[in-house]
Amino acid sequence: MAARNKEQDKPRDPRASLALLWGEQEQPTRGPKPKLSPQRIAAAAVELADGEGLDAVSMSKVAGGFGVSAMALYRYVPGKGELVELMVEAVLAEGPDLSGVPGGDWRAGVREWARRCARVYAAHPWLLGATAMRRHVMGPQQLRWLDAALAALEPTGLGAAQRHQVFLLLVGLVRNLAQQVSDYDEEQDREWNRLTGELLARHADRFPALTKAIAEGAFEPAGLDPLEFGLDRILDGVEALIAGRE
Amino acid sequence: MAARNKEQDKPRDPRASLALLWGEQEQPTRGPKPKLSPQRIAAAAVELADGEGLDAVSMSKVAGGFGVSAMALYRYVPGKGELVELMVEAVLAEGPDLSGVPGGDWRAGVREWARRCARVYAAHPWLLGATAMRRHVMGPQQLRWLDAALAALEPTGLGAAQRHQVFLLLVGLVRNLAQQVSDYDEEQDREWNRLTGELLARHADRFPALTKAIAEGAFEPAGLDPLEFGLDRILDGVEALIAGRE
DNA sequence: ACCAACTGTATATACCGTAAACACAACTGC
DNA sequence: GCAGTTGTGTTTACGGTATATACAGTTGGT
Repeated sequence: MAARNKEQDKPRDPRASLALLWGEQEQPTRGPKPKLSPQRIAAAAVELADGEGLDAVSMSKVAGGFGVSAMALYRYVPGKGELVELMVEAVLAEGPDLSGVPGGDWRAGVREWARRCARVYAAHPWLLGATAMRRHVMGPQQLRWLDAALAALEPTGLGAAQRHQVFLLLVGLVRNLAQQVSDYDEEQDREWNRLTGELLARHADRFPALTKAIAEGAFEPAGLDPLEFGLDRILDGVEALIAGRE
Repeated sequence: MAARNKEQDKPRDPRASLALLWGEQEQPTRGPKPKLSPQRIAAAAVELADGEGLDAVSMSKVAGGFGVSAMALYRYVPGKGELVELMVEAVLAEGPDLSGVPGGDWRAGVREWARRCARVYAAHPWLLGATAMRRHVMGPQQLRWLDAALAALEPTGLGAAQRHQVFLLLVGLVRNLAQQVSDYDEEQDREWNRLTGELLARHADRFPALTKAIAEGAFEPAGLDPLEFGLDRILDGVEALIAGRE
C-alpha cells in the first residue's frame, strides 16, 4: 500500500484547468522547444492507467516513460489533479460521433447513448475513480457527452430540468455498473461467497429476506444483463412520466 | 496534495477481514490489557472522516487521537483497508431498525429504505469513497441493509434475481446522489458556471442541445428533489415490469 | 550579441502505509 | 513467588507519494 492522494485539497485554479482542457492557452515562442505537451503526457498516463490501474499513475512513472524527471511534467500541467482531468477528456474524446439515432425513437437513442458510455467505462475502468474525485471541472468532451444525452432526450418533450435529471440518472446507472464490473474478481468472489455464506448460515435468522433470496438463486451469475435491465426500468419510468404529464 | 493509497493492492486476507467485521475473534487472556479495540479505533476514524474528510484519516492521525503511536493500531487492525471496512460498518450500524413499512405498499417501503440510506450517505459523505475501494468485503451491517431492501421488495412478487437487480439500482441511485451532493460547493460552483458559461457561449454551435437546455434553465437550482425524482422513475419502471409479467 | 523567456534537473520537504526489532507488562504454570 | 510466554506499544527505517524551490541549459527576439 502506498499513500492516497488528497486530490482535491489544493485550491486548483479553475481558470487554469479550463484553459488546459479547452486547449486555450497561448504557447510561447521564446524558449527551447518543449519535448512534451499536456496531451502527450495525458496519453501516456492513460496508457499507464489502462495497463496497471489509476494508482500506478504517478508523476514519476509517467515522466519516466518519457525519460524525463518527474518535475518536468509540472511545466505542462499544474498538478496531478489537472493531469487526471486531461486523462478523462482524452478517453472521452475517443468516443464516436454521438449524433442522435435517426428516427424519433428516443428510447433507442438514449439506449444507444448509454451503451456507448458504458463501453468507454468498460475500456477504461479507472475512469470511475478518476471522475470520482471531487470538484472536477467539465471539459469539452464531457460536455459533448452531456449534449448528446440531452439531444437524445429532446423527443421526449420533457422540460429541461427533467431532461437534466434523467441524464443524471443515466450516467449514474452506467457508472454504478462500471463500479460493479470493476469490483468483480472471479477467484476472490468465489472465496468471499463461500466465507460469507458460512457466516450467513450461522445467522440466518438475522437476515431472512437475504437468506431466502440466496436460496432462490438471486446471486447466481444470472442471465440478466444489468445494463439492459437498468435501462429498461429507467426508460419505462421516464415513459410513465411522459404519460402522466399529458 | 499527498499520495493516493493503493488500498487494494495488498492481498488482504478475507478470513481476517470477516472475523474482524463480525467480531468473531477470540481475544487473548495472556498479555497486558489492550487500551484500544478495533471498534474504538474505527469510531475515532469515523469522527475524523466526518470532520475533515476521508483523506484526513491516516494511521498517524487516528493514533494521535488516542495518544499512541501509529504502529500501535496494527495490533488491532491488519491494515488501513480493514480499518476503512470497519468504519463503513460503524456508520451503517447507526441506521435505525429497518423493519419494513406496515402495509403491503412496496413502493412506500422501498422509498423509505432509500431515504434512510440517503440520510446515512448525507451524514457521512466519505462513505462513498470508502466503499468505492475495490474488493471490499461485506460486513453484517451491509448485509442488514441489503436484507431490508430485499424484504421491502418481496411484495412486488418479482423473482429473486430481479429483486437483486432492483436493489443494485437503488443503491446506485442513492450513491450517485451522494456523489453529486458531496461535489457541491456553492462558491466554486458559481465560479465554474460562470467560466464554463463563457466558453460554452463561444462554442455554442458545438453543443446545441446543451445550450438550449441551459437557456431553458435546466441547471437552475430547480425545485426537483433528485432523490424523489430518481425514485419515482425507478419505481415506475419496476411497476411496469410487474405489470408486464402478468 | 545580449537578454529575457522558457525548459528540464536536482534537491528538499512533508506526508503516507507499514515492516522489523525491541522493551515492557501481565497472565499461566510451576 | 517465580519463570516463561504472550501480547502491547515504541522506535526506527524504508519506499512510496506530490510538489516547492533553486538552478543550469537552450532558444528566439531585439
